[in-house]
Amino acid sequence: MKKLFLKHDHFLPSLLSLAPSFDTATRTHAIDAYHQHQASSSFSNSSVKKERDLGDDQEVVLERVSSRVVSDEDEDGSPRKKLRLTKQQSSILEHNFKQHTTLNTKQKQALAEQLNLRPRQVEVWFQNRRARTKLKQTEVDCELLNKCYETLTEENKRLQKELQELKALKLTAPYYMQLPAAAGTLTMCPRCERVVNVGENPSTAAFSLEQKSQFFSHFTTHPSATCYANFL
DNA sequence: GCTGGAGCGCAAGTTACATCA
DNA sequence: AGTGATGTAACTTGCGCTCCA
Repeated sequence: MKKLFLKHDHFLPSLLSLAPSFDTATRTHAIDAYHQHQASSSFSNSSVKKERDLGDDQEVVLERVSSRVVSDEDEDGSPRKKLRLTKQQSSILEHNFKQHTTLNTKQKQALAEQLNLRPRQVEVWFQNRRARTKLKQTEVDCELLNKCYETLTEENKRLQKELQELKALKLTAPYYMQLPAAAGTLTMCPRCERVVNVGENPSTAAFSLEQKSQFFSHFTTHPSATCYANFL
């Protein structure tokens, strides 16, 4: 049992330049495995399994560090530079992605032919595109949550301050003389359970004597800043 | 009907290269 | 020219699903 470990990014050139210590059959097995890869549209786990099952008496293990190379090679055997999709290819892919974010085999094949790419490349592009979309959405969500957090923190601060004021107010009657400034605050009376957006209408900032009187009678029984708003 | 292996597609994470400031 | 940051093509790994013997 022979084990052949190949730790190269570009494993066909490695195979072709295998040390003479490996016999022809071994090299042939390894090269066959390479061609199996090339024929495969997907570099999935299954293809790895195939690599590891090449013969009865000889086991050629292609230990890939990276297999990106499989067809990323020029005819002269030198590593091909990383593919950059053209603007036209990208826009067509984008257009298709807008229509459906996943592709079935036929769609993938057709798109690959249209773009003069391998189906695997189209597949990878869609996978990466979905990942980018998800990442962007996560960033947007994160930003939104941060804003919510900031708003709630501010609201909390304001309410805490309001609470302090009310506590102080409670000690210094009469209430109607020191109405809390709670503009723009959503508050609820714990007794009558009415929610009011305090200060929604700036025109109500000024109290009439009658309003103050009403407020006073209510507030003495319901000592809450919320109830102050009920009289606006 | 249940089971295990093969095959496939996907998400998540990583690597490596191209490009740009 | 050299370099770090960024974008992205291509990859690996793990999981779930379906099909079939």
